[in-house]
Amino acid sequence: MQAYRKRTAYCAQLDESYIGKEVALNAWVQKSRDLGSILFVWLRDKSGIIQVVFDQNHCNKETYEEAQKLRSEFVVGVVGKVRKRDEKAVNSSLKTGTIELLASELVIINESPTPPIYIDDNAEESETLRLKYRYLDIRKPKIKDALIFRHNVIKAIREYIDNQGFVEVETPMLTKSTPEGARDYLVPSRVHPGEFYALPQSPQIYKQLLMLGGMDRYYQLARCFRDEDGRADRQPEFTQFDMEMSFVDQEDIQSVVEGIFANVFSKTKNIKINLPLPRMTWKDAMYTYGSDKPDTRFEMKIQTLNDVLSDCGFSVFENVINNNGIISAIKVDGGADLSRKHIDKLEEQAKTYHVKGLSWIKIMENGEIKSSLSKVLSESILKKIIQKLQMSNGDICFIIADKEYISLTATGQLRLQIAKERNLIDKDKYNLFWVTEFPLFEWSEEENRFVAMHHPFTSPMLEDAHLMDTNPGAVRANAYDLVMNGIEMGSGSIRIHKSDLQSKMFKMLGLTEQEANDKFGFLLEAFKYGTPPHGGFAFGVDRLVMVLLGAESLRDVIAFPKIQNGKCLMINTPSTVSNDQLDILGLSIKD
RNA sequence: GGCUCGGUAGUUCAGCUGGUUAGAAUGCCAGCCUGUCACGCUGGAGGUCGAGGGUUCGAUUCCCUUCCGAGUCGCCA
Repeated sequence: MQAYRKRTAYCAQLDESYIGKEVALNAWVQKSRDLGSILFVWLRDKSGIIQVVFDQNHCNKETYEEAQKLRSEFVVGVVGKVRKRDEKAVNSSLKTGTIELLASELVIINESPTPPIYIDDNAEESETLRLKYRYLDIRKPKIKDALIFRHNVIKAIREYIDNQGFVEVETPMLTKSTPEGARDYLVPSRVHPGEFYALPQSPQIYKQLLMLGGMDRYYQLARCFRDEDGRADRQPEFTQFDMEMSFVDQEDIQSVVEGIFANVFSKTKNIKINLPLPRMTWKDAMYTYGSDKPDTRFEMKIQTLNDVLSDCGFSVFENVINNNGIISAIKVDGGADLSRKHIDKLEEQAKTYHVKGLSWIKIMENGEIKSSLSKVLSESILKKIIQKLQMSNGDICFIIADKEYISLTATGQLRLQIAKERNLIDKDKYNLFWVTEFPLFEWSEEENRFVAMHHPFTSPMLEDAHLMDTNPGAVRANAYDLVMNGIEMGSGSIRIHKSDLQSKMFKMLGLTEQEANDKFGFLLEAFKYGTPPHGGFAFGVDRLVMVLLGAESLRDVIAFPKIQNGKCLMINTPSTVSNDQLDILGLSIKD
């Protein structure tokens, strides 16, 4: 291969100030247009695109013939002079559209077969194909720009936190499997056959031990792993910004986190965030929005109808009320135009959230009332509902009656679905706020016991501590989530720092003393040696980048993402290993 | 694990109640073309209709099984 001249400029770095200057480009062929005796080639690199002209009058015959061989995605070295385009030949869709490069030298550094995907943001290949050829997908400006944006987000995070006296400490990737929480990825030990490490779900325990170690303020951009099924916003491995502080209360931690987010918004979006961020209690979030991560970019708030329907005569509703359930409702302005078929579809969706049915009341434009409940509720009751919800002509309301959080959650999901369908969400808004006062425990029907809503190291709120034995479900935790646009960005808590309280916590979660000692003995012992009060926070970097870019999926902001079932289509993993490898580990595969 | 949707040229898709040689656009290849920029014109190649089985004279189409992917519920301290 002929030697190519090393780059002296990036393609889209060229502008009119380069006119008359000779430059060398190293880039990919985006597209070539052969007009017979003149040849236009678009070259693309990380910076963007420039048009290169091969003209027989300005380069030798060999160079021209070489240029005729160019195809999409060939890698080339081109030398030429920048010149201004004719007025008539300006391409306003290109950043470099007023200039072009008149080529004098060309070296084809590497060829390429016709690529399976087009390097074009507007191409619509299946995601399967894009992920199989991710290295080509990354050549698309949109993906490449997302990775650069991500880098800038991380830079803004570090810039802020490094100025607050925090020290970044790396914690182990090979760690210990623990009960509770997500399934672990396990790593077999060669030296200890039959024993396993686990990849960390989070550096939780290590960061608490760093506080015991007196590090006072720690942070880490931590890779975390959870062996669960994927979603658009859930990858099996992800990056978390993780921090912990000693001798602090909730507000101290929240103010550091707020500072980080303000800096990220300012540096990457040029948006000023007003601090402190708003607070909403968990209970308000559930009762107003039917979610612990409410999307507050639109209203359509939930209202309860228990008062109006307490003696309504309809046994289904009365039973729900008598069993401490909730009848929740939302009003959709102008929604009376929803078809029966459409409402049936919404009901089907609501049922996936375990409610038994979806009722509705419409007021037609002429004032006529139509309702799925007209056979079971009197007109005066219907009117009471209409009055409570402040419905006008042309509106519809939906009503769901069920157990407290089932009813609220399903209504909250319905609220989101309708907002999406009716385009009620302002995509330019960033609503960032804290959800506080989470319950410490959550009752698990499946396991017939309380489980930790956050994690088992979360401290109860002082004023609720006395309820730990008598009414655990009512104990609120010293925990807080940061929510943006209906997505949980991160969560944190003040931790338990007393050995006896931590033991009690394990016991309440159903761990025997033996199990607690096996799994967390080191921690319980550690807590005896002068543990400082401490707390912290962690947020998903991938999710933050996704929301800031308005991306639909984490796959758009991670360089090499995995698919729903944890596979990587590009390198084709997970994959089998040889029997020799298994033997060394003392493992065998069951048929 | 459940539910819903999808799999047809390199790519994105069409293909009705089953019926000649499975189409379109784009891409690709060849030729022509000195200002293109979605270049144009002429011609051409390109398909195990995801896989297996069944029904049928005949299946891309109907049925069953299975594989692959997406969304979602479960799960995700």
